Amino acid sequence: MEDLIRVIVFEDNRDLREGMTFLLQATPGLTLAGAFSDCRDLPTQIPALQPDVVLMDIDMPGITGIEATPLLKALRPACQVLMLTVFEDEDKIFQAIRNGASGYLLKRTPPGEIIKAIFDVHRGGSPMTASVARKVLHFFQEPAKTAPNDYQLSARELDILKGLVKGFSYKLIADEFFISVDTVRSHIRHIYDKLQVNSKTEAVLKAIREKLVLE
Amino acid sequence: MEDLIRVIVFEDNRDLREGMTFLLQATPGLTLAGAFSDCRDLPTQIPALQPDVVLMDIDMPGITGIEATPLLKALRPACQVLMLTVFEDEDKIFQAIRNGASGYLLKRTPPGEIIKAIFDVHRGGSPMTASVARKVLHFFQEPAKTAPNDYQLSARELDILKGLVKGFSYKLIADEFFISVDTVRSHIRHIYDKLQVNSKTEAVLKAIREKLVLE
DNA sequence: GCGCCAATAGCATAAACGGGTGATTTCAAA
DNA sequence: TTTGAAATCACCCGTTTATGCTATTGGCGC
Repeated sequence: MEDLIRVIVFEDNRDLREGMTFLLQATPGLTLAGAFSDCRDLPTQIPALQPDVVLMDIDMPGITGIEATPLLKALRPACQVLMLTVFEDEDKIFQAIRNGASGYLLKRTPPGEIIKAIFDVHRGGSPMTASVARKVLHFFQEPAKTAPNDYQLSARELDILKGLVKGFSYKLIADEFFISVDTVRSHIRHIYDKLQVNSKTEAVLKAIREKLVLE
Repeated sequence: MEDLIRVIVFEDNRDLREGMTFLLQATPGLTLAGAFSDCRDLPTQIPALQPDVVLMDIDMPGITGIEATPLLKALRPACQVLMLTVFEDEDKIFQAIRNGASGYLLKRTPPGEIIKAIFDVHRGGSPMTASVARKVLHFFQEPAKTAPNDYQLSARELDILKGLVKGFSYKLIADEFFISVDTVRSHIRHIYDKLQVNSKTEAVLKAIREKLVLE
């Protein structure tokens, strides 16, 4: 019977790696399945060592931890990847998450919390350093930041634009608002002027990309 | 000089609220600015008490914590809202985040961590219970899930579709790939068949919404 | 009251588009 | 080897769009 969580460490700094292995070996409930300075032998190591949790550094020779993560998840989907790195720029955080990382800790995290995080991530949680989490949350909040309608579209023009974004023809839009097709044409001319485009498709693209209309 | 973090608690359960106030009062570095069972008097309380951090329950009589959060942030944008609730369904989590919450803890979090979270959130972090964080991360990873869109478009058809999404006319697309306009037309007919649409705009909309092309 | 502007509408013309039909070539799978 | 899907091109015909010009009406502000 095997209740131990099998952990692998990928970390190119030797001192850190050895510190981690020492820490893991000293923790009941965990077992160190391996510790390596790079991810070059991932395809053989993963099937052989069958880790439950991987502590992944980002900056390593050869393959970065961010690149290695999807490879690892492809080899062993149930394995949880916990990034453990000094980087806290949004790019790296989001890349890691998109590539399948389930947790993201900065290296300055105290040992006790790293251990706790290993259990957390294995239990289905996503431990994250608070400052990293803030960057993730900003992503959800920033839609508000997106520039509002400063093209000075009138209310009616917005109506028409919404019609275009629904994929309607001039005729359908005319029917929708009980106005003539010529009027629709007229509004659309003004919309094109204001948005600086000259086709329906461009107008629709601009409307969506700049969120001039709610989809 | 005032280095204390001013904290307000909104929590309708009296025992919990009193437990929290006791905990906060006993913690150096924090000062309890108020504790209330609902958010009805938010507009007067916030300016009067000037909190730095608010512990916010969700399920309260009158206004829910989720509804109260944007009001509070409007009154005092610098104030950090830390949700403290039993709910861990995605809807509530995302609503809270969109409305301006900066942290999200489940009530089963031990007191010591709640205290730590208050300092974290005040320092600009976003403490989150690991299981909550996992739900947030899933949001970023799920684009993969949104990919049952197999319309069997050929490579060339995808090229053409990308051209449409760039807002190009048939003629421009023809020039881009050094083929005739009639060929473009022909490809587009097939694209329309496969996507089940019948206009450029609809095709572009479908392509974007279902991420058939990378924008 | 006067002027401005959004909303409405019409007409005209040229370009772009959508749909029908059909054809040739190439390449890979059956 | 046959079959079939992709990619290429062509012609036709009617519809939709893009653009230019013009014009009336009803509100709003000054």
